[in-house]
Amino acid sequence: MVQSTEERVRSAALTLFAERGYHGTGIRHLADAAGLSSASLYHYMGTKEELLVAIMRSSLDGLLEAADELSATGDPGERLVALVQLHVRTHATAPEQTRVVDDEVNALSAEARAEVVALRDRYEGRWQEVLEEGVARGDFQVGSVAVVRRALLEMCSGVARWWTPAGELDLDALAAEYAALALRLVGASERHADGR
Amino acid sequence: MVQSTEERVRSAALTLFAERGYHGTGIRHLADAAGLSSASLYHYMGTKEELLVAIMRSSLDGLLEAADELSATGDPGERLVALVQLHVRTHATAPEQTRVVDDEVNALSAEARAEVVALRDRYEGRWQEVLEEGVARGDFQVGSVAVVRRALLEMCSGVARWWTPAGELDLDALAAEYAALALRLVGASERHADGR
Amino acid sequence: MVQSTEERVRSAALTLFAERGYHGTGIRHLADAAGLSSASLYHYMGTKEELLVAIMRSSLDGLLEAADELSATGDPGERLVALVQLHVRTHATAPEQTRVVDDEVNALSAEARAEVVALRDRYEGRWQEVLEEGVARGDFQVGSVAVVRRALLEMCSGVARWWTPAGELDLDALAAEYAALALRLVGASERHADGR
Amino acid sequence: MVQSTEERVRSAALTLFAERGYHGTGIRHLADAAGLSSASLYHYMGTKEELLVAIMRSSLDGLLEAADELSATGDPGERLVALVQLHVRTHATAPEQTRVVDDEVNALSAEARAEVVALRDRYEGRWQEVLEEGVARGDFQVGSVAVVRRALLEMCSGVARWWTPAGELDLDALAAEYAALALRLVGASERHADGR
DNA sequence: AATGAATGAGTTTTCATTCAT
DNA sequence: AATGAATGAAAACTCATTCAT
Repeated sequence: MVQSTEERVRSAALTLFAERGYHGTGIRHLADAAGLSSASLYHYMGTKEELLVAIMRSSLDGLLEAADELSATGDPGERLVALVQLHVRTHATAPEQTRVVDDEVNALSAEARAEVVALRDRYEGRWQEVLEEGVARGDFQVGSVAVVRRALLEMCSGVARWWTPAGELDLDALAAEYAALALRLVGASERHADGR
Repeated sequence: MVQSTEERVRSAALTLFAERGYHGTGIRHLADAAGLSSASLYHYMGTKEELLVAIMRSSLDGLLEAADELSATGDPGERLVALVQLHVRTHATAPEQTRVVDDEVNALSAEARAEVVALRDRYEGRWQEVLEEGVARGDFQVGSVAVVRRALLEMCSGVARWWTPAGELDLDALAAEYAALALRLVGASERHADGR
Repeated sequence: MVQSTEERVRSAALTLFAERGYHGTGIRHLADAAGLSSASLYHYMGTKEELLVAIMRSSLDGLLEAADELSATGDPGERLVALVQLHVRTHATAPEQTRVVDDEVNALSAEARAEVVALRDRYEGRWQEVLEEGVARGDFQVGSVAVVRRALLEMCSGVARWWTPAGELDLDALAAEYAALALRLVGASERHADGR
Repeated sequence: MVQSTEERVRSAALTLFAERGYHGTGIRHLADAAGLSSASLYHYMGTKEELLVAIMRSSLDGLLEAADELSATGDPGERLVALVQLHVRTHATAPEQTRVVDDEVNALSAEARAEVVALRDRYEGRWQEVLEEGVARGDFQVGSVAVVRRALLEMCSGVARWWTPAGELDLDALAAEYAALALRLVGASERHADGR
């Protein structure tokens, strides 16, 4: 796979931000990892913060777009399963992106944070909608939709911190397992858990 | 409440590390927040990292001690509920400590990290034991104990990121809700969910 | 004489380390003397200690190389005279280098010190060899070779602390005088003292 | 031997200044070595520099007083031997004092340096006198009295850098050896070398 | 006599960034 | 496209010293 210099910078930043955090990563780290001088780096990026924002934006954009496709069809149970599987697969296969998004929001300045948080809120809104519809139709039984939404998302995001392809579960098994857990959490029968 | 200078330093560090991250918090930030000059700060602490370790250690020690008391009595369902409530209450009422423990482990040097991770692993071991026993007795039905343990812990830790006493649920309701969710996750009946 | 920035840094360090000692010379001193900001200094050097080591290494390397050439030919008396003249001329004309080498070894960290001391020991080994051979051949009469070696070296190194071209003796006279003193010290006749 | 606190401070300073240099020794080092807090230290000393000056002064005073006694009697050869033996014995048995005097003069401020250098010059003046008298009487044959004086002093001071009681020569042998070397240096017969 | 507390100024080194080439 | 050179500001931490108790 050929990679442009800009992509090399982006992916170096991704890895380093995920490993050491935004504040723990220096411009010279980035330059070294990208095989450039620190001055050259600035040909391919704006400020360090803009680089972070770009990473977060593209990660959230991708998730949001995929979520929009999924949310179009099916009953709430099917759509919840699809959302969970999307989320879990994404966090399992792109753990660096998702960890950066999840962990470095506080490193952003106010304006940048507002933008990123807005994206994240839109994405979480999809989950909220599915849950509300499931509850409204009597498919789900939950105490508080907002609480369950948060519990679900935290639970699923966690896979970015531990899953590896070399482990006990392969990607499909992981996704199926989490879909089943999600259905239990919302008090639905498990008939949807064989998704994807 | 009278507070010694040392306590002021500790609590300033706690707040700042939680808000801005370890690497995002400078010695001057700490000094300002503690009402000291940066030189005076060093009367009350060793290095910045030692301060972080001290915070993490005391947080994990407290959790571990409490978990050890709980793990002594009851059937797996009761003990799981107790663990969940302990964890959720702790994360709800001391979100700064728990967020620092959860988020800043990577900021530690190798030796310090080893110590903190060992404590964390002992604590998570308590969860693992309860889950294994519940599965062995047929009280719980789960696909993978390790996966469910992680899912549970991530889910419960998440409350440190959003719960406030001013919100929809008070502390007792929050704890009860999460206990119920946990029992669902492990495939147990909900008869234990009225704990504490 | 055109001088690169790196050379300016090196020579500023040389002068300051010789005048005020390594620990007595701050990075700001160096920067001021080199006409740079303290941040810019780090374009041209590694750490302050590496700068010191580089100075010491190049000084000792030069001396050692010259000593190796001299040690090849002649009887012990001639070779001793040559060594003394080399040493005295070097210490007279490059007093800063030699004083830094002589005075700042203790400022080095363990590893750096080991390297520098090894070089110095090799150089002093050349003196030891000449003295031993002179004693073996009956050309020199000394109580203890090791003591005389030290006495000789200290005596000769001293010129770096007082000789100036404006003084009583010019360089040739200085070298001749010390050669004569050295021959007296080792109990040789003075027939070699007209060297160089 | 009972030691007052002030003496403990003085001797801790002596050891540390000799080992690490004046600029390389911090007040807290001193306090630790003296078994006091850094604040308490200031009960027993003025500034750090005054402590250094006191050490230098007492060392030089002692040497000067002893030299004055010796210079009173005997012919130049005898007096030179006596001076050499005094100097060598002092440098061998009190290497810390003498090294501090020899190495840390540059660490002093202008006024303090003037005082210490004046003492040192008076002491070296005794050597100069003996040498001049020896030359005048035809007992010594030297090219330049000033050069020989410096060579002699450097040579003899060197013992503070290497002699240990556990080594090849005991103190008397060392003194005798250096007396012999000195007589050779000044071109005298060796009949005086059996002194003390 | 002794020391905790305190600090302004200092230490060495790194930061993110700019700019002329 | 690429980078050496450059820097003001900041990093974590230590300095020698004072002072109230």
